[in-house]
Amino acid sequence: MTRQKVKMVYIENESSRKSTYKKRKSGILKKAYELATLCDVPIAVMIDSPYDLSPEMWPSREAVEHVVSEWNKLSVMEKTKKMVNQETFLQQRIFKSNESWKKMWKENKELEMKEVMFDCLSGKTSVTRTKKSDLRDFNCVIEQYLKDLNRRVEILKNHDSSSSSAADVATTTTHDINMPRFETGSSSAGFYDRIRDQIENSLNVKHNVKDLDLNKKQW
Amino acid sequence: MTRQKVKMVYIENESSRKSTYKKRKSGILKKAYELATLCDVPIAVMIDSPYDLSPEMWPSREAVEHVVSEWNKLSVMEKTKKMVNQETFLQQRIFKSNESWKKMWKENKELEMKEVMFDCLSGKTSVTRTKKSDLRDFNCVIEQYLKDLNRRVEILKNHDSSSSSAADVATTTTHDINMPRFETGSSSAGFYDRIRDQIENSLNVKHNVKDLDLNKKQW
DNA sequence: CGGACTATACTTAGGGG
DNA sequence: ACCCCTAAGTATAGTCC
Repeated sequence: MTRQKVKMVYIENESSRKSTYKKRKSGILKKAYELATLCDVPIAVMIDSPYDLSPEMWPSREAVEHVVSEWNKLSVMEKTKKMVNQETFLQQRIFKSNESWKKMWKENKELEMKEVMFDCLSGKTSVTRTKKSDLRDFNCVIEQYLKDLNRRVEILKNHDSSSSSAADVATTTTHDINMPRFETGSSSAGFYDRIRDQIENSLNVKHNVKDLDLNKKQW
Repeated sequence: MTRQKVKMVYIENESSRKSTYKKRKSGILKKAYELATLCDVPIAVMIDSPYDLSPEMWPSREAVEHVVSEWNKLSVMEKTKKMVNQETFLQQRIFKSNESWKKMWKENKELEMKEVMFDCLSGKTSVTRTKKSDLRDFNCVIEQYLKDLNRRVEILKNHDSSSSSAADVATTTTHDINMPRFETGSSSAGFYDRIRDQIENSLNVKHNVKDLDLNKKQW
């Protein structure tokens, strides 16, 4: 009857192992949430469990990847600093390579986002059917865009230009993320087509990683 | 006197926040260790704390990155499967881009490894001064290389070639990871030079990411 | 198998040195 | 600041349904 202290060894019994896994997983995630809340610290937990269908990521895929990429950047910087002359070129190569895949990742992210947005616009999917974690990013981008848009409206207002309709602003914004203005429900005639064109254009962005332009080095 | 139930809100008081952080961080890491031990589940925890000098990674940088990359792979696969015709090209673009940075990452890993090995050989650093986590990778590569080498020795033995010394085998192996055979202590005359050449050659490997060869698509 | 329960083990807030 | 202590609060092993 008395619960005994569990030994820290692999639990052979399958069912009790799974039960323990479930209980403790939720325990850890709760603790992680608490630490994050109490101390406002970015924390990420990944559990690549064979018991769940997909690996558990907390608080979200994006957060986890963000932390990893930040860490990576730091690591590379540290290494770069420690370098001595003879090793510089090799480290730089690694650094540049890292930089380029980081850029590539960012571009992917944008493409994914645009796809979701396009789906929402075309009615293929609905915002309510979008994953919560994606929505967060989505929202973030929208807000960034709107801020940009408002800034531009301000500028045009000051110039007192007569041809500065909201739609024109949207298509001429310097910000590279293009999407509809959700708050204007009336002036959306032909808007769908414009968005489509914008997305099409954005897809022509070059995706090749730049030639790293490194020559063979003398040792 | 009586300890009260803490509210789940940010702790304003700096010192108690830090104290709580330290206690709870160690608590989480312990829990993570226990879950990993009891259930043999790959789990990774990252805490990008402003209180510690560097972000906390558990159990190790490699493990964390491995879990992330595995997850990424899975995610892409799932998405690819779910795709409908109209979206295929975009998804494929993401997929290919993902693939190429994965490849790039692998290449970086190899370059880093070679650098460590070269430093060890040249006496600039010692194996004992290498991080434990790096050593694990290091060892893995060495074993792979030796296995490859032995395979090749077998082949040459069967052909009864008279000029097949161990060194020749080493320089002609088809495996792209080149390093000395650590178990032969005697025949290492001029070996350092050979390794140097090999490393130099290996550095000429093309590192540009292939053109993804995607054309603008009709919607 | 998956919840719900509960006694016990563990964690940790708060306080003192 | 740090470590240590202890009681209060929490997690969870074992059990039942």
